[in-house]
Amino acid sequence: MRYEKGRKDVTRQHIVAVASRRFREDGVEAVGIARLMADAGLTHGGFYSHFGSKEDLVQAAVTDALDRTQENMDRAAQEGGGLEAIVRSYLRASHRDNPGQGCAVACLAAELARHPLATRDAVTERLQRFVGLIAEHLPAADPRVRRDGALAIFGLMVGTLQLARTVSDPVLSDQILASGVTAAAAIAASCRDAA
Amino acid sequence: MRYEKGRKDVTRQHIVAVASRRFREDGVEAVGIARLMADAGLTHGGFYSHFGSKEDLVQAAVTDALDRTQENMDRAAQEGGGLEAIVRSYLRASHRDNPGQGCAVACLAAELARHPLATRDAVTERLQRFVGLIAEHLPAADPRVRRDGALAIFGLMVGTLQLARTVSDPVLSDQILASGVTAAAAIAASCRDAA
DNA sequence: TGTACATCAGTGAACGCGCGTTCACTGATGTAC
DNA sequence: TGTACATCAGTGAACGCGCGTTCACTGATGTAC
Repeated sequence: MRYEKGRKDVTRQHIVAVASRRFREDGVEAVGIARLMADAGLTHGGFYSHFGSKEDLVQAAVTDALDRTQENMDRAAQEGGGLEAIVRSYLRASHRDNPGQGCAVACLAAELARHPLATRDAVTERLQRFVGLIAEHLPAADPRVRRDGALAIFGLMVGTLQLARTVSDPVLSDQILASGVTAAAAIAASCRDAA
Repeated sequence: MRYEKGRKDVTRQHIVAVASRRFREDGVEAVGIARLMADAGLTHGGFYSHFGSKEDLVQAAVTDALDRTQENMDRAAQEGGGLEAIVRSYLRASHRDNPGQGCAVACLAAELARHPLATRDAVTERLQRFVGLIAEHLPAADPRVRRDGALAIFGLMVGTLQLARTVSDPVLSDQILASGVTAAAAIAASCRDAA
């Protein structure tokens, strides 16, 4: 069956979207091509007319996920509330409970650290943007102070979200999220003092 | 060949030690039983006379790794330097570059979040001990303030170590580690102020 | 306008391989006589 | 002290299965005549 022009791009985007969710939910390694294509309503044979390898898809899916996460951060920041809004929207129970729609760094950082350089380069580039966005909302004149604060705050966000997901006690999990919000504010305040 | 008494326990401990390293280096999912047993100098057939399943080994190996990490933290704290020594020894380049000997939470948190409750319970218990140890070194009278600060500091440690491992730029990686040390001190200071 | 054909996105069988797990077996050594 | 046997940690072949990847094929539709 010959399809209308542009159809292939639509299919490709659909595969990326499905992969992006499944990778975040179950980890890259746990998601197989055949099952993934079935989830996308396709058969696995066509996969290699869209992507050169599974790693190509990983890169596309992770990049896509990170770009969407950045949009969410931007939105949170622009709707007012500045840094606190960014941190609160990241360290929300709904983000913890829905990894498939959330930040790919929190879901996949440790796994991606073992992936090829090209994939890690793409992640690094997006991470730099996250950090730049956070740095904009820090109260320090010196851009290096802001940048250091932003690196730490993003590390704090990623780490506390992961701990909140790992821990088996739901009360403790909520406490972890809350502690991250408070601590991010403390780091931000220390940037002001360093100025 | 009948072996001397206690030999089986020695073998079991050896398998746990090898698994503990390999899981942290490559992730639980990426490590197969056959290859693992070969690494331990054995054949895969004997595995199930030591463990009921791969998950049993995961639990034993992760627990073992976390207990050793706690010993390292205790040592760092007791050799003087308090909180800063704990954080500095965690956010060291050598820790970043040798995940196989390092903190299993930083290597495996996201993956363990998808494991059965029994495994997550064991991780949660150890995490509570880490947090307790950090809390001891925070300058606040209120134990709840110390605990919240310790949760955030541990989240910060885990998150920044992971980011430092994921990022493809070594200069940025070093900056991330350094930012974590500074930020941990800021969180600690904010605990004092909250008192 | 109607027909023949080229296109190519998607299909599904097949490849070698490693996975977790099972199980009948081996054979060195401790124990019983 | 010397011999026969029971023990059991470790062996290695085999199980069904899903992995990533390849490839000859299908068949609906856009295009050429």
